[in-house]
Amino acid sequence: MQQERTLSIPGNFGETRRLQPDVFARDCPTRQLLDRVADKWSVLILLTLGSESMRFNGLKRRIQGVSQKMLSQTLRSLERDGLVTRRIEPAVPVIVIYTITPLGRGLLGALQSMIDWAEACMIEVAAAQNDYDKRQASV
Amino acid sequence: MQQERTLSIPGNFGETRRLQPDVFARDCPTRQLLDRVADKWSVLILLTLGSESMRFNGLKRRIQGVSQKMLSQTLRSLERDGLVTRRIEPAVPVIVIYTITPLGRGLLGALQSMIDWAEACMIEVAAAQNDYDKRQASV
DNA sequence: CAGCATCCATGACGATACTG
DNA sequence: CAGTATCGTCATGGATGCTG
Repeated sequence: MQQERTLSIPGNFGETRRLQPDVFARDCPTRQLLDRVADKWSVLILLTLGSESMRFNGLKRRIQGVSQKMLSQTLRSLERDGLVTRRIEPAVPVIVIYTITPLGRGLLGALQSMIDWAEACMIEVAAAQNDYDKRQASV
Repeated sequence: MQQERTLSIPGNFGETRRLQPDVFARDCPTRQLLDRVADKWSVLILLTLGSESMRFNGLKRRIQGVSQKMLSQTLRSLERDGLVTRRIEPAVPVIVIYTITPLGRGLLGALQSMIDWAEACMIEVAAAQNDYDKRQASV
């Protein structure tokens, strides 16, 4: 069964408006969603959890350079958006395991493509930057 | 001919190190690249230019809510990275046309997938947020 | 181990005004 | 039209110290 891609939103007078999702529209919820998902730490976290569930410090080790503040902050956002679940195992000390949800898994392909592109093109991009900077310097 | 995906970087003693690109490494250039590309305005600009070249104010109209500051700033970054070109046609007033490069075009698939996912899943995500907020309120 | 609370600096970003 | 320049605000994000 194909789900209709519209969103019901209560209007000013209680009626429901049917909204076509459009990320180019200023107030479309997809805009906020894009802002969340198009984020360095979100991308790296989701990709990591895509290959295996992991504990907090595991993620911290894997994603080099992330502070625990950004890590816990981003994890909470992802949990709130339903892309990641947080499971607590009663132990001393406590064990917390983060797992990607099926919803989050649906995003994985796109994210991996982005990374693949970045890893494949970084040399060309670096060259382009060099060119650009040289041209600017000569002006 | 398959290009090797390594990057030559001058080391401390003048030798060249062969680096495997790894976005999880703190200092890999792909990390900066990811930060650029995983950006709301970059995504929207590239997608727009993916379907047609466009002038500054055309972009501004299409991408609702972008300020001219962020637009020109992001365009300059994208130009520097070699993902977009800027062509000036001598006229009065001047005409400036932005076009996506083949390099940038290679990223389009991934970005479109991201948007498709966002538009498809925004309802589920909104529901998840609701759930989460309710659970938080009851604690 | 898995965080939260706090402080603080830098930078992101929008609004506004101005230019060729 | 296609921007640049400047200002003020708010958020981002690292560093540090503390908790159960």
